Amino acid sequence: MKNPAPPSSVKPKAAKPRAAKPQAAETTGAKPKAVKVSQARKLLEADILAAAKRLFAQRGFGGVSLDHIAREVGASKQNLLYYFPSKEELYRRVLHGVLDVWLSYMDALSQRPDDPEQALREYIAGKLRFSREHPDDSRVYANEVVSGAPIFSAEIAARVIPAVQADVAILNRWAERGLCRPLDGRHLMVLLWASTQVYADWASQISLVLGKPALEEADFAAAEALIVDMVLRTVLND
Amino acid sequence: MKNPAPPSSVKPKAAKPRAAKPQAAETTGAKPKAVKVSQARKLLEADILAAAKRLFAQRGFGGVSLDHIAREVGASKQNLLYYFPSKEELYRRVLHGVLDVWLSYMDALSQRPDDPEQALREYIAGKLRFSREHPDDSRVYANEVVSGAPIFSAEIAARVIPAVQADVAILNRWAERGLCRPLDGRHLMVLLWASTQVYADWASQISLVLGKPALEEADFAAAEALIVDMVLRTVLND
DNA sequence: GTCTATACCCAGATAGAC
DNA sequence: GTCTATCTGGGTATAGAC
Repeated sequence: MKNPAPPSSVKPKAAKPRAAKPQAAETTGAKPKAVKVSQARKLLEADILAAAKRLFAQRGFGGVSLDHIAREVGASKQNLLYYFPSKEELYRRVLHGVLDVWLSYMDALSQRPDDPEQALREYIAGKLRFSREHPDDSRVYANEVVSGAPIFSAEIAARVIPAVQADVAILNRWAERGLCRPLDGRHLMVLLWASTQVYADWASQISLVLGKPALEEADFAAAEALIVDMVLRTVLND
Repeated sequence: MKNPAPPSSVKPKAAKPRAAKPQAAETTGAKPKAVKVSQARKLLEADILAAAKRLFAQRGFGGVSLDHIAREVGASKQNLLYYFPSKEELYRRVLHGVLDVWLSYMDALSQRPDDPEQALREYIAGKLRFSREHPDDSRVYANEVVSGAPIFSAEIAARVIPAVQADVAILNRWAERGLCRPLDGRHLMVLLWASTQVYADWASQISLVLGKPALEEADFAAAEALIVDMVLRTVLND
């Protein structure tokens, strides 16, 4: 009952003809055919990755079938397996992209190594922007981590942990220089993640609490005000 | 590759004979047979629910098979379907139990309606205890919420939301009475959940950050100190 | 009440026609 | 590069023996 599983009688096959291929795009270049093909391939690949991300975010790795993803982009699962050698490989590709986005929102501290207040303000604002603009990325990542990162622990250890440790080092240096109170930077980082990503990962429950169908910009603004207030009160010197 | 999936050659079938049935327990009572049977049934049911909780926590609804659960308790999946009419019904039962536990750790605010500081201290301590003592419950709940609560939204709306709203009302009353600063209680509740449950749901990543194989009591103590400090600084009057 | 056998379907993946 | 057909295994669920 969880999977609505299409009736399998009528097939809404050609419903979504996906992005119209740039067939008559250019016929004057040196290698027009190869270029066109490779462009089309990249378009479909991107479509597949986007659909897969959305579905993995919602149901996790085990809850999604290749057929499900394929139908979303108007292709067959066999076609999908032509572009990606296996389901797990597709999942890895999705996760890799998610991590790229995730990390790109996490560099605020290192950007302002001499201004704790501004750095923390921007870090929190950035992470909340990530939750608002890329909720599916956040959820894919959350799903993987809650499961104990069975597939991606190596890449997390290689890419995320160093980034976090760099941020922790910055916090510790601030404390040493007297720019902020001494505190355990590792737990502060955990708190920053948790309090910002929850607005993506738990959006369904937060909207229930707020009594509205979906989170709005004002809700993110209120969250930002509260989190910034708390963190600055705690981190900065009196 | 995600599911280690047993070799399916050798069958470790009778490996776990599960809890020894109290067969020679008592033969003098009025209805000894019925009592024995019903006890055995409850034991196995509890075993199944416990194993299901552990696996659902790790892999989500779609990532677990009945066979997987059955093998964990040394039974056949057919036998399992004798106790529970379907996989979804089993999942519902697990979620129902999880919610019981979850809510039982959330009543600190209403217990001390006149003492914000102590109430918040106990609320945070209680939620962190929940994360430490029942990480699988927390993860099952997290999995369901991240997925948008496709199966359990009704029960969440009926049981969780009222509890949260009661807590928000308490916060608002404190503000009205001048016992604490005025702030948006709904976002404060979100922050309290997020910052405490992350120590269960994201345990795998936090241990990587802390550089140890698993979280220890001292880590929870450090988290509690930080969260309490932040919340009290923000909520209480100067 | 529990196990064996099995129905039935859908999963991921491959082969080969076009 | 996409399609049809198909393989194999595992999934949930049921029927019937014991």
